Parts: sequence; structure tokens; C-alpha cells
Amino acid sequence: MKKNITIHDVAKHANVSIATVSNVINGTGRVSQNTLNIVNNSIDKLGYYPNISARTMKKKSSNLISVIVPFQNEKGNLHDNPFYWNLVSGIEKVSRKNKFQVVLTGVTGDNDLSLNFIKERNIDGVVIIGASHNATLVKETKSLAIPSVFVDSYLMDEEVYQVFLDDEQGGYKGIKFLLDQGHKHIALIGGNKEINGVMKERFEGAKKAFAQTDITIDESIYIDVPVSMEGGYDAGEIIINHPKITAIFCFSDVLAIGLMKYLSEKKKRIPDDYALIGFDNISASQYTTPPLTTISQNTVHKGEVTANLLIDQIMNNNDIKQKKIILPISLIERESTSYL
Amino acid sequence: MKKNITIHDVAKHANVSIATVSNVINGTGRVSQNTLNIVNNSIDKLGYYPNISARTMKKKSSNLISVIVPFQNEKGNLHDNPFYWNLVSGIEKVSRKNKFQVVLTGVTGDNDLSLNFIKERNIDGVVIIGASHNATLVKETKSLAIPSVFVDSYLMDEEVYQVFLDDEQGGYKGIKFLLDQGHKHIALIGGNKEINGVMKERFEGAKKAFAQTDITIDESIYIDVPVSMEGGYDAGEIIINHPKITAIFCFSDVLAIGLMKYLSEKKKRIPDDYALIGFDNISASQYTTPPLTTISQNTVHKGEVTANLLIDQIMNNNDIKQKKIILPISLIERESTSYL
DNA sequence: TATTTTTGATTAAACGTTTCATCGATTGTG
DNA sequence: CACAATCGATGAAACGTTTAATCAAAAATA
Repeated sequence: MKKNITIHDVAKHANVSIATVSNVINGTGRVSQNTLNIVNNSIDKLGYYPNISARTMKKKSSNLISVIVPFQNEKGNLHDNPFYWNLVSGIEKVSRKNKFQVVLTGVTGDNDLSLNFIKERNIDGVVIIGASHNATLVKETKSLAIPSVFVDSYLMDEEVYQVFLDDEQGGYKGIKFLLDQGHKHIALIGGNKEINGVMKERFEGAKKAFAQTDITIDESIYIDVPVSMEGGYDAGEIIINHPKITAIFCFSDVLAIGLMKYLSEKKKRIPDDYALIGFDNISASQYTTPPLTTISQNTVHKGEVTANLLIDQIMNNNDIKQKKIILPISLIERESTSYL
Repeated sequence: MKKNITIHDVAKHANVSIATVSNVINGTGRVSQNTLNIVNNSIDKLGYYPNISARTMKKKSSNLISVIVPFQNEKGNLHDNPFYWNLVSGIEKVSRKNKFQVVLTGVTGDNDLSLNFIKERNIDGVVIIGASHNATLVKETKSLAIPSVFVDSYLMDEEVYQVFLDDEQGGYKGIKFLLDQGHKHIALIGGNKEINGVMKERFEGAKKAFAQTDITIDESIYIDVPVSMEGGYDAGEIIINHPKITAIFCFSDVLAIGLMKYLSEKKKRIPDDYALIGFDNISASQYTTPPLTTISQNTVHKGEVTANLLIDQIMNNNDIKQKKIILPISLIERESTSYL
């Protein structure tokens, strides 16, 4: 078992005290140019690297960021949706640039909801993705009293840092677009819209668009399914049994992709039989046939914004303008929609 | 600033020594049922949780697993491919079950190739994904001399723990399938096949399938593009300029999805004009039109296997049968192929 | 009963840092 | 020249565990 090189070894080698070595490593205190060189030289020569656990213990800060992904299903896997990967990608990238590392943790139900590790490890900040459905998780996180950012969670809580999309505007624009094209009977497919969350917001936006016309939303239908390709596929049956429907707004691209399969199996044509809009602009959405008109969000960017907001808190940047960051959306018109 | 509850506080509260408390926490040493109850009671009452950094320092083990994803591109983002997310999902799940947490780290080129954090944090084990292209990374990792598993890396190194797919068999089965259907001119699309790695293996398998027939592989073509939807799309132009080609084998589903878009834009029909096979069986592949015939791997499962192999090493399970685990593939026939 | 073994618990050192208080030497001021 | 201020460096305590060595009391053995 090879013995670790410690700060003591460096101190001995450089003929200085460990305090001086520590100062050199951290750029703290006062140290002359001369000893600085000597110490750095010793560090190189010995191949010294600091022990972060010791540092963490002393400083009560680990330079670790925890990203928590709650599960919708019970299989224990992370969501099968490219959206999450892109988000995490953005978070990881910015964190890395700022010398933080990302601990990725999935939490399932309330059962194994143990955020203890955050305190145990002196984790500096935590990102929670899509916690709307999980009140316990939110409460638990708040009680940690460490820097945190909730993504896509729609918490009615001014105290809390949040990043989300202008989902309402997204819902609005999607429906407005379809209405402008002359559609009158529009199906909406999404997850549970009763809970505060992205689905509810998108739906609220949709309602607003309807309200601006003389078409009442009652002529439409909302189909509540699991947000996955399979869910979208399953929703297809309901769609084709509603004879009047001419357009569909899926509150997630994965839903739209699943639905397209069902419709294509039933020989329905897009956009001829049904105009179709998705949400998220995952990269697959431009590769469907036809390419999917969708509400675009830059998910990697969202992750970057999230990480920055978190790190600003950690660093005590008091020039944080706002606790809530709402990212804009835009509608990308592709070929799954066209004028009637 | 609230003071942390330490093992000392618990000891005082329970009227025992800190050593006893430590024994209770870890289930080590001898402690009577009576004091066990008392101590546990104190722990609950005080809301004590151990400080993992202190423990890590003493035990030289952090219960942390590092997952390293090398980048192909220079944008600094993790690969935009659902494959990776599924893999990480499997790793995270098994790790969590075994009380390990996952640190996710992207490394770009050789420039910022700093694996120092692994030693600095006493990380217990490391998973490296797709390191074939990155010799420095491999060398660096080996020099760490800690438990490690390379995924999809094809290292010619018997010392090293590896998990990969039976890529050669995958390449073989795909081509054999097309040849059996009567195709004679087949295009292959993949990444760089000159480096040891999944692409090379798949190509080798393909060659074997050709060798069993009187059709020579020279009548085929290999198109080397970045492994992404965009790459597949770009390959399309080459395809349609090769008049004899009747079938295409994409060494990744994302390539196939990109290609399908190009072909559909050019009014080519699948499978009528081109038979098409993908690789990976990402969930999107069954939602394309037509659904994609593909070589299937269970990527979440692959992640689970990887984590188990790593944890077995960490736990010193000497009943590890083999250092190389090759996971089977199977061909899933969908509608992007059919007999001529 | 005298002696050994086992049980349950304790003491104290060690893990590798950071940081505060201290201190001698050098430089600056009036 | 006497004194104050600054500079560069140090010693030692503290962070919160684990664990080896030790020990008294209780139980088992002869």
C-alpha cells in the first residue's frame, strides 16, 4: 500500500511549515515569491495533490453539486427522455468550468427519499428537476437550507430559486398557431395538468389562446397520459375516435413521436389528416417524417443557466437579480403543420 | 451558523464513548443490546448523521463512483445520444442500490484531461465510456490503479475490466440478414472504423458475413461520419449517388434516423428503395416510419452490468469470473427491411 | 476457589487539511 | 535613533471520524 503524499511531506521537502504549503496551494496568506517557487517545485517533484475530504471537513464545503432526478415510474430508472440528458449536460459543463463536480442521484417515491447524503457530504448546492409532483421532496430540500435551484417545478414560493420555461407562452403559441391555421377542434396530449407544473402551465396558455377567439376550449379534448413515446402512441386511439379533431398539440416531443407512429399505422397523414405540434425541440424532432413543428427550448442552455444560478448562490454573488428565471420559447415551424 | 451534531454529541447524550457510537453506526465491534438501543435513541433524538468526509479521510474510501464520458466534439457537451443516458441510468441505479453515488464527469480533449479528482476525492471506482479514441485517458486511468471498468472501449489489454457488446456479432447479423434478403450492394454508415472500437468490430463482423457468400465486400461502401442524426443525414447524399445500393446498415440508430430524413426528403421509400438496419435499439427506433429494424442492445442493462462489475471489484469479490463481459445482441426485425 | 476467557466498553492516536494567533525580521516614519 | 507598521513565516488547535490497544468486569473453566 503506497503511502499518500501529504502536505507534511511537501513541507518537509521544501523546508517550510505546512501552513505555508497550504497558503501556496490556496493562494491565501502572504508568501514570498521565492518560497512560492520552492514549494511549487516540491509539489511537482513529489506529485502531491490535496486530499479533498480533509479540506471538505475543515471548510464544510465539498465543491460538489447534487443533481436530483425524481422518477415518474417505479422501475427505478431515470426518465427515458433525451430532455434530461441535455439538461444534465448543460449543468455538468458549467459546473466543471467552475471547478464543481456533479453528483447524479435518482430518487423514486417518498420511500427512499433520503437526501441525507447532501448533509453528510457537505454538498454545496442542489438542483432538483421537475419536483412539482413531489411535495415531500420540495419540503425536504428546503429544510436542507443550502443553495438550491428547482428546474421546471412551478413552486408557488417566492423564497425559492427556480428556472423554468415560459411554458404558458409555449402553450399559448402552439394553440394560437393552430387556431390561426383554421383548426377548430384540437386535441391536447400531456401529463397530469391538475398539479402545478409544466403541464398545467402549458394548458393554461392554451386556454388563453382559445379565449381570444370565439372557439371555446370545450370543443377540444385533453388526453392525460404518461409522458413517453409509448404514452403518445396510446393516446392515438382516443384521437382517431374523435371524428372532429383536425389538429393535435403534444406537450412533449416524445409524445408526438409516439403518436405519429400510431397515426401512421392507421394510415393517417400528417399534416393532411392531422396537424401536429410538439414541445421541447429534442433533436429527434427534426428527423421525424414529416419534421415536427414544435415549441423550442434550448435544454442544454437551460442546464447552463441553472448551474450558473446555483453557483452564484454558492459563491454568495449578491448581484443575483431574480430568484426566478423564465426562459423564452419559440415556435419552430416545420412540416407537421400547414394551412388548411 | 448552526453547529453540526457530531459523534461526540451523541456519545455525551448516550453516556458512552465515541468509539461505542462509531461501533453502533458501523455495526462493528461488540456492543450490548442495551447500549445499542440507548445510542440509537440518542442518534434519533439529536438528528445525527455521520460526516462522510471525516470517514473518507480515515477509511480512504468515499463510496463514490466516477463515470467519465469523453467527448467526441469540442463543444464541451455530453454526447447528444439517448444511448449514454440509458447507460448512465443503469449505472446510477445499481450504484444507488449498493450505497454508492455517481459523480458524472465529462472530459474533452487531452487538454483538460485531469483525472486528479479521483485521487483527491478517494473515489472508489471509475467507469469510462467509449475510451477507444483516447489513449491518454486509458493510460491515465490505468495509472490510477483503482477499480475501473471500461465500457465499449475495446482495449487490447487483458488486465483491464471491460464491458461491451458483441459488436462483431451485431455487424455480422445485420449484414447476413441483408444478404439473405438478396441485397448485393450494401452501404455501411458508421464512425471511424480504423481505431479499435465498436465501429471497427461491427465492420469486422460485417466482413465475415460477406466472406461467407460469393458477394465481395468491395461492392459495398463504408461511409465514415460523426455518429449523430446530422451525420446520418449528411451521409444520405453519398448514398443516393451510388446507384447500385439497395440496402444500408447504420452502425447507430441515430445515424439511421438522420438518414431516413434525408431519404424521405428525396422521396426515397423504405424499405422499397432501400432496406435499412440500425444499431442500438434506442427507444425512438420503434417510432420511426417505418419502424427501424435494428441490432438490439439493452443499454440500461449494460449499465447495470457495468456497475456490478465495478462494485464487485471494490468489494473485493474474488469470485469475479471474467474481466471481460460481452453482452449478447439480437436482431429486431421491424419494417425498414423486407424481402426483395 | 483460583485462573482463564469472553464481553463490553474506553482511551488515544491518526487521517490531512485550514486558519487563527503569534512572532521575529525587515522596512518605514517622525 | 526610537518606534511603529508591515512582511513572511510558523505553531498549534480544530474539523469528525475510525481503529488498535487496553482494561475492568463478568462468565467460563479447571
